Amino acid sequence: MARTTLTRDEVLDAAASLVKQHGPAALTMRKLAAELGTAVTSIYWHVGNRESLLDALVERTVEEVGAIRPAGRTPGDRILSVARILRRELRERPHLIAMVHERGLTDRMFLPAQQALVHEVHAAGLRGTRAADAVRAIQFQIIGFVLVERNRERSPAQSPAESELWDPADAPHDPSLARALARPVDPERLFLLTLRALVKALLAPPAG
Amino acid sequence: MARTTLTRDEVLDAAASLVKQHGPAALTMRKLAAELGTAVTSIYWHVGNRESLLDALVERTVEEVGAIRPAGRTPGDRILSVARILRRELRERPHLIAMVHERGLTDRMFLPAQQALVHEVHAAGLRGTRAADAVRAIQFQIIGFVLVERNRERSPAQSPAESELWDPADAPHDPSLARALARPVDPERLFLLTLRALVKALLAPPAG
DNA sequence: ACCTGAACACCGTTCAAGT
DNA sequence: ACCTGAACACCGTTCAAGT
Repeated sequence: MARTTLTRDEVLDAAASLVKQHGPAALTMRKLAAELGTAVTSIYWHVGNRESLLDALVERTVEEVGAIRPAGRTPGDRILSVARILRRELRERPHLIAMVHERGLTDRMFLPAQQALVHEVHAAGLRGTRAADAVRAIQFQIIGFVLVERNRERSPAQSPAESELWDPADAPHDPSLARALARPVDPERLFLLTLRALVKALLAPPAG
Repeated sequence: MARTTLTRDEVLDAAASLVKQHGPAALTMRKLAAELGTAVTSIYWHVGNRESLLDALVERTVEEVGAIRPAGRTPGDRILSVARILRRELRERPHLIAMVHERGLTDRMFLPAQQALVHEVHAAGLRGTRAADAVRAIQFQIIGFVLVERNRERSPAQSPAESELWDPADAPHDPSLARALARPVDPERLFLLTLRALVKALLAPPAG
């Protein structure tokens, strides 16, 4: 299995694999060269330098996350389906998403989703500024939630854990609340619950 | 102004200053030593190594962000005031907050705020699981929003900018929506708008 | 108890030299 | 057009040696 010529795509694939497994910090030019069986300096010929290598990985990710197909009968349902799809896509590429985020390309990555949201919010009857606000509120909510969630997963044992922080004795006459807060968060449930509440309030007719 | 003895606090102060100005990547042991006018290795005697130095900075931040005094007449208003205070605290220390976040200590940093939210949600009449869900939904919302917002600020010129992405011709029969999406986000406004919508829906009596 | 310089193993990157 | 090793300037960290 002797190597013939190194290609840019081979470099990108190997780099993506390293990043997906161990994060961007684990991607050193020397390790990558070892992985590819070439001299470190060969990589430079194909990708310029480490920074543009990472940029290329980010570019790939932006394109991959792009495609969105909403499902559901009502605009509300379709908005929720967009949210679920995005959450899944983001969760599959935590390190790469963080890198997209660091480079400020999150908006561009979310453009197709934003267009889908515009469509649904419009279908729900919202117009003009109110529609724009709703789209952005939902967009911020989805991205923000996934960022928080990802952090919680990545973090080692929280010290002290929420369960230790919430002693039933602390709660104001509400032991069931204390117990609920001592239980670990169910992110899927909280995600949908929050989004349903938000969508409901945003799509509701304006209150006096 | 000859230095007498180096103290741990001096090291931490100088390190915090470097991090606040230029981010954690700019904090190298050699630069820090130069800043303090000592040998690199002296720092190791006081703080162990770079990682525990960063840990100490994070610990400081967790304590500083702790204190919370809600204001307002209704539970809803007080929840909003907690949100605003937190947002301000977080925005003042972007780099340090990111480091707290990376170390998975966000929950602990937010414990006082969480307790305040529990109090207000309880005052609003919510009990048990529903109260716990509301607290967590609001907490995730605040943290998530600030994370997204911080990213947008930090990011260089978005390419392409949202304003270029939204050509009025694209919008489905709603030029005012397209115009609204082409305008830059007003984060303060969007933050309050989203939070009001969420709080309203969460505190409302359960719908059938 | 506190500080020091020398030394080590790692980085990313450049460059002249090869084919 | 593609690959290479040597060399440079940076890292964090250890350690024996100083006071």
